[in-house]
Amino acid sequence: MPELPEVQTITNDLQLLTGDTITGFWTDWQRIIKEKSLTYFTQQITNQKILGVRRIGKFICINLINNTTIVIHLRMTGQLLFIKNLEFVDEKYHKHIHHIFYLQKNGILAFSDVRKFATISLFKTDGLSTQKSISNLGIDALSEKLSSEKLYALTQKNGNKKIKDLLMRQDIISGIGNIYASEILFLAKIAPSRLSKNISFAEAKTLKKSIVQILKKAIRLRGTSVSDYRDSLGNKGSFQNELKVYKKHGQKCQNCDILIEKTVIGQRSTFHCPKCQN
DNA sequence: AGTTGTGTTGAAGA
DNA sequence: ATCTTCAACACAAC
Repeated sequence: MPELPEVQTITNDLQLLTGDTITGFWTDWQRIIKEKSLTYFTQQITNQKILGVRRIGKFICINLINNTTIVIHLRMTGQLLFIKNLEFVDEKYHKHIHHIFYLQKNGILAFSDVRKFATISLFKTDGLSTQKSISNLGIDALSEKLSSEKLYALTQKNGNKKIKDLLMRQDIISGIGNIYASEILFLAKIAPSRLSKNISFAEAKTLKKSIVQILKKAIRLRGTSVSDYRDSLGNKGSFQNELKVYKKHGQKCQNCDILIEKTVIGQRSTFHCPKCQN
């Protein structure tokens, strides 16, 4: 599932869009376009040069020359795939391509989305930071400004939330989702059900280190392909080989041989070692 | 064949 | 306000 490392990997891949021009847009499911009509969206982006691509939280932002920015959220199953020539793609392998960006230099950027949860918005670039979906985001999980002190302050401010819930709340810290939340807490040796207010400063310091260590390693390994996630060339990441607890319930903890447990926190599956994590 | 689990987010309900 | 539950959607696995 695209969380910060996956979205960062895709954003890096999409850097070759810089300087290219969008020549058209096709969709068979126009509900993906939020706020604006398909006609307006297509009109606004067609024949516009791409100035750059960047990540904000789990959003991919494609900045166009006419002061508009395409803001994409892949949700769970969205994929952005460079395809040289659609004619040569076997349809049965791409039956979930519902949207296509046509490009002057780079061929086709196909948007596949099995569950159709992904979203595309179009905002004025100079007003981007005031858009609710962007302005509501908390500090980026990899921001230099997310110090141990800041993280500790966040745990105290949101004291009644379980620490795993806090990590996944995009309006508190942006970028972390269900997979990395479990992995980060395992590395930090903190139980996911702990209330945030009971996290000590020393633990916040460890937690901050674990966030950076896990997310940076996952970026280095180009993400976690546990189901649908692929990069923009259709390749899997390899962090799934590094997972210590996610979906490892019933298996022995790599540190202590106790079995990994699966619980539910905030309606989401959660994995932890009951001995190593306190 | 019907049910469940899957993860992200916003909206609805309490 | 704050918390919980659900809906969006498709599909694999049971």
